[in-house]
Amino acid sequence: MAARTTEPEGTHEAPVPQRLLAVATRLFAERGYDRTSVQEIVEAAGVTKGALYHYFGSKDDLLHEVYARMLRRQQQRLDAVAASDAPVEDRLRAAAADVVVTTIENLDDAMIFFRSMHQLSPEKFKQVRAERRRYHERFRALVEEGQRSGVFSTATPADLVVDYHFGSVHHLSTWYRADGPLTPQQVADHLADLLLRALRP
Amino acid sequence: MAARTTEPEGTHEAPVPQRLLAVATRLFAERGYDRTSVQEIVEAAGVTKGALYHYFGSKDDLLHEVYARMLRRQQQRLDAVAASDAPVEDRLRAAAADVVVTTIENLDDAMIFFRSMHQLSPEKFKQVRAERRRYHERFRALVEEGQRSGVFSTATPADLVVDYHFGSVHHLSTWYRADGPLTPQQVADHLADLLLRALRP
Amino acid sequence: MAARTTEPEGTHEAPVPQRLLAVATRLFAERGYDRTSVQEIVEAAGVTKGALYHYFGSKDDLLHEVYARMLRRQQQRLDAVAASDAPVEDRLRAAAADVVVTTIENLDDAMIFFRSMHQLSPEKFKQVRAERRRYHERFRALVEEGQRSGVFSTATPADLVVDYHFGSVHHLSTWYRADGPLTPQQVADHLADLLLRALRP
Amino acid sequence: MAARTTEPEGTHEAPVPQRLLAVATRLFAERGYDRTSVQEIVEAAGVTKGALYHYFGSKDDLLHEVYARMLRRQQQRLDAVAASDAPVEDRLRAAAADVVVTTIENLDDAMIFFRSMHQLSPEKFKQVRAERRRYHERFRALVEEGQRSGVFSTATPADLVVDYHFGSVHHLSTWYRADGPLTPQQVADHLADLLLRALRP
DNA sequence: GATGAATGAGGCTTCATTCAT
DNA sequence: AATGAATGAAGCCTCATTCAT
Repeated sequence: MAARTTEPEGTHEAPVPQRLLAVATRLFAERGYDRTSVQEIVEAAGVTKGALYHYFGSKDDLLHEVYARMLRRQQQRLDAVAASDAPVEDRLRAAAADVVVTTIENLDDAMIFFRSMHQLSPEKFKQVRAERRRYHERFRALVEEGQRSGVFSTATPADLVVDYHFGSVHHLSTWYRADGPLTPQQVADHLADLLLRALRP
Repeated sequence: MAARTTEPEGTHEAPVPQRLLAVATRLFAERGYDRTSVQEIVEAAGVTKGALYHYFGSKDDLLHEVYARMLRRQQQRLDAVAASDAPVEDRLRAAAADVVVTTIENLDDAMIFFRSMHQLSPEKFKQVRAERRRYHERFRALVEEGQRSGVFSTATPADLVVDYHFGSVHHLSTWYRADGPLTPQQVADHLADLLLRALRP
Repeated sequence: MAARTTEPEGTHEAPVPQRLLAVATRLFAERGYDRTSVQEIVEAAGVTKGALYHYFGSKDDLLHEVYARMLRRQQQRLDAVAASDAPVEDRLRAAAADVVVTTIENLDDAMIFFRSMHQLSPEKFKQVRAERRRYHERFRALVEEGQRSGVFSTATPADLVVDYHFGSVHHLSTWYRADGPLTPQQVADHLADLLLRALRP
Repeated sequence: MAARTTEPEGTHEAPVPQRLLAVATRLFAERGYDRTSVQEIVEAAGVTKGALYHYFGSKDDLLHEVYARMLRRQQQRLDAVAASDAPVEDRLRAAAADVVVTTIENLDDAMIFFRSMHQLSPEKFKQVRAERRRYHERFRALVEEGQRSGVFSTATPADLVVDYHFGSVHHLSTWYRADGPLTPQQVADHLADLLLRALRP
């Protein structure tokens, strides 16, 4: 009752589960999954451990949620871009740039993604791998389509092309700084451009 | 008694410090730094805790050694390649391919590198960052040299080009499998080729 | 929606308190009192925690109810048997056999009885001890009656005779299996026979 | 250094593992396995948790040790008694009385035995069951030998006879008090006598 | 050079119970 | 009559490091 005097954090007074997830995401990105204690999470979220375990089965569950949220988001956006009826080079460029912008906008998620995947339980790890695979294949299909129709070079296997681009996307969390000289969109344009130029026949 | 009948691991009967480092590298790559206990390391190396702490000041020291070894190796190789008097596009191609081959040959080190950097003590972290920066700059110098001389496009800032390529290098530990269809050299040639093609004016 | 399609458990759609008690009895016997959580009980009974605490003051209350029910049942049966006007050896044999059959028919209760008594609150523990004592005394009175009238040997103190028999009754939950070679009645006859034979002058 | 001023407990200054086991046995018997916390054990033993886990893999291990110790002891004694060349009725009487005396002398172990077996891990539970079975069979062999040679009645299956007797042994921990009217040996003689009388042809 | 027992802090998780609705 | 979110205490266990030998 009365008014709480200090708002601990997270979207002011957001529902508890969301608050926990937001806080956990930030802390996992800042110091790594293993270095983040459940105690720290609940303190930062202003709830008790009991509350956390009321909503999440384990610390691992929390991590899995971060992955699930990110994968859902990326898959949706890729599906939308790939389904347009623009020429394949435009669709690939759009997809390549979009994933860069989205990744920069959720850099914490990205950092967690590439650092902490092996900290998931084996079972959840497999699940995430499978979803990631679907995403990769959708993207690869675009490259292959362009290769078949002759607008992209066939010098490099499509799989390798996809891994080439996604390496640079993953790497963003290592070097991109919001206060750097380039906006997310500029970075995205440059990286998409590099990809498309590499694919010129 | 007498001669040990079973060699625990590591280069057969290598000196204790090397054996510890080899074992630690493998375990850190397999399960992550935080998930690897000192007890597991000494057991796998066939020594006791006292021995480990005799040679290394802390668990963190062990991790730092992995980084130092890798950075030394890569810097040496890049310096050698870059110092040749071949045309700049040949030097860049050689450097880009060489780092790929070296990374694949030491995939455990690479995996540790991108996953566990934030688990170093702040002090050692800074040291590694600084060395990494030197490496990056040496590589960037090659790109800039080519851009100035007109053999590479200037459409993309050299920094971004370097990060683009190194993203794909880091990513190798995520997808490369020794039993896959491509040899390390083939992967290296493809990735260097993609970089050079992207840089065509 | 509409009518529930699956009945969670317990006598089909029995009143909530009975359902809870039945479920708790089974779970306490299966995994022990301390290893059974209130959450598991309410889930198995298809109700919520609030409902449980509406009918029972605490988890301990639930355990106490199991004891009370069992003690009531056994006391009633013993009173009935002992009050008959058959010869004392017939009455003792009937009582000895009856408690065996009843125990086998409620093996869960018996298992809980001997394993979990010390998990009752001190207060309820005393209550149960007192009722148990009354039962023991009633049974002992039969032995003493036979000893006084000369049909039973006086070689062994009556108290010890009672404990001898009840040891074997308690032990039933450890070894008796419904799918074994002997029916409850056969086991009961054998054990009563052993008691009576031991008491032959 | 200096002299420790307070000796926490257990045989004064006994080796740590023994001290832990002695303390754990007492506490498990007093309040049950689940109600005894590791914290309480180490405090009573005057060591830290780390020390406990240096010697025992888990709390469950501690419990298992209690069982192993008791089973070893009982099996040894039964083997010794059964191997004598006295007449079978003397050997059975000796065995029956001996297990009673031994049980009373280690009443804590006995209490734990019958109350906490189901709290062992499934794996260790099986192990204990198997050893217990061997003991039971050795004892049963004595009964069968007497039945074959005609000194014991064959009215009751030997298995049931053994369970009858061991029920009363288990039950000892429920009612026997050191300050009661009967010495351990007297109780033992009475119980062995009851068994032998029940077996008279 | 090397041992390994012991520490002490901290980690994740469980749970009976309460209370506003 | 019943809900279910939230509490707060306690539980078991792990681990990097130290130190007397």
